[in-house]
Amino acid sequence: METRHAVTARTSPESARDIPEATVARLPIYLRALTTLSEQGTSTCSSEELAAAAGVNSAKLRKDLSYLGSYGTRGVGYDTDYLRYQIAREIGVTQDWPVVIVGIGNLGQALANYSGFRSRGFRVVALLDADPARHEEVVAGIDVRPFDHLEQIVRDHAVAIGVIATPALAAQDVADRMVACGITSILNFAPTVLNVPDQVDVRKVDLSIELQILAYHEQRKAASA
Amino acid sequence: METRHAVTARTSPESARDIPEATVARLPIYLRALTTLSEQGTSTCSSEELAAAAGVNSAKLRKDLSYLGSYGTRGVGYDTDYLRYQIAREIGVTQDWPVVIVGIGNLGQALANYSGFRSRGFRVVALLDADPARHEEVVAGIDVRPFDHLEQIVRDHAVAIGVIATPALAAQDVADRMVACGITSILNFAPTVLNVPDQVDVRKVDLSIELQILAYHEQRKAASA
DNA sequence: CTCGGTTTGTTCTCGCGTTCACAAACTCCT
DNA sequence: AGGAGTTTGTGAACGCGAGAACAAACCGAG
Repeated sequence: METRHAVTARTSPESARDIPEATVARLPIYLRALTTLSEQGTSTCSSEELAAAAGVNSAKLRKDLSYLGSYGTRGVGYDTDYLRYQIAREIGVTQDWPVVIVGIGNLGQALANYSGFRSRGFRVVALLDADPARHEEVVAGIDVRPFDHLEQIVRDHAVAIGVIATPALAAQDVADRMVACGITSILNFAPTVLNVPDQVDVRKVDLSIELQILAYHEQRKAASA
Repeated sequence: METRHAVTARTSPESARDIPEATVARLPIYLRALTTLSEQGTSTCSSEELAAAAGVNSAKLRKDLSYLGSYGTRGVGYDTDYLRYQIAREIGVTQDWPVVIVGIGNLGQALANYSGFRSRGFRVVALLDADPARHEEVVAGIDVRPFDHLEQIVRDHAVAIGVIATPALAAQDVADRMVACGITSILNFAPTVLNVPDQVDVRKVDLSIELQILAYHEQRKAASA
């Protein structure tokens, strides 16, 4: 949880209970667990059940949900679909978020094809790449377009979220251009530290860092054996 | 250095201090920043410089490094290459870790092709997929093999780390088989909660969860504007 | 050798997040 | 209606991590 959202004092009009960052990070997990339960025909679930499905402690789950309001019934539990809707609304995925993906290498293609986006409130409105050789291609039913089109696309579709799947060297440039176009949230897959203004949120997904963390623990296991 | 303890000289010769999880998660970032600095010809760097390159607070950086030992020189800073080696050794990436990737869809292919693995101490020794139609393919110079070969491959290459890039429905089965074969660290890209024994480490990378977290903050921004 | 300037390593404090434990609230059965 | 059995929501305790601040240690000049 290295995101530093807490610093930017985002004054909210009213009733803006500010939900702890750690809780926000878990809400999508609960959302997914609820969807699974619902598909299995479970119309009501207890905090124990839901916590088990989400892989967390039930006390933590209840405290997390308490930040949203009182959507449960004591002695009974939670209505699966009702709670699911409330969480989705709180996260903001009841509406559709247009997303731009920049960098159509292997990872960018994987992202473009990932069906989990569309089904969860995100719509890929454009794929951009700097390499002219790729502008002929169609990936996941979407034309790959020149990076220069970014500004127009952001304006036309009111894009607020950008995904960077370029090599590390290009990432900072892409981020700068995104910020200049008015994008305020960036999901960065490039293995580099991005420098952006405070009001822009950046989340980083780094494959090799995750593996290195596993390697550390693996080494400890081997050493103690 | 500090309290003259007569008792605690019992710990194992090197790296027995347990490093906080939050610090472990940042060590790979420092490692990458040091590599970048080194490539730029910087032979010595202060905690300020390194912290800036890694995108963290300098006090936090110094505290993190202090868990590893005293590898800096007061009044001077850190020797870039020396510190880099020490961190790499602590993480365990001075040795090579064999890795198996299961599920050769778009994401699996992207992972197989990701050069950042090999350059950081990881070697993909096998690509596995349950679909027989894929067993003809060669991805990133590696034959795609049947999932049944898992046990033999794990034994032959002493694999400890497995990567799951399958659909959500298959993930738990794959994890079970991995655990049964002796794999003790799993990197899971499937959008599902894995159930594994305590001694097995699991790290989860979930693309749509990251986007949902961004969406939440984006919604807050829009509401307060 | 000494002194001023610099940077590390560490101590201390504070705030956040996790977990426990329990009162409040609901259902169902008699 | 009342009591037994559940389950939620939350107050309180606790541990961990972040950041500020500072003493210790090092370099170089004179």
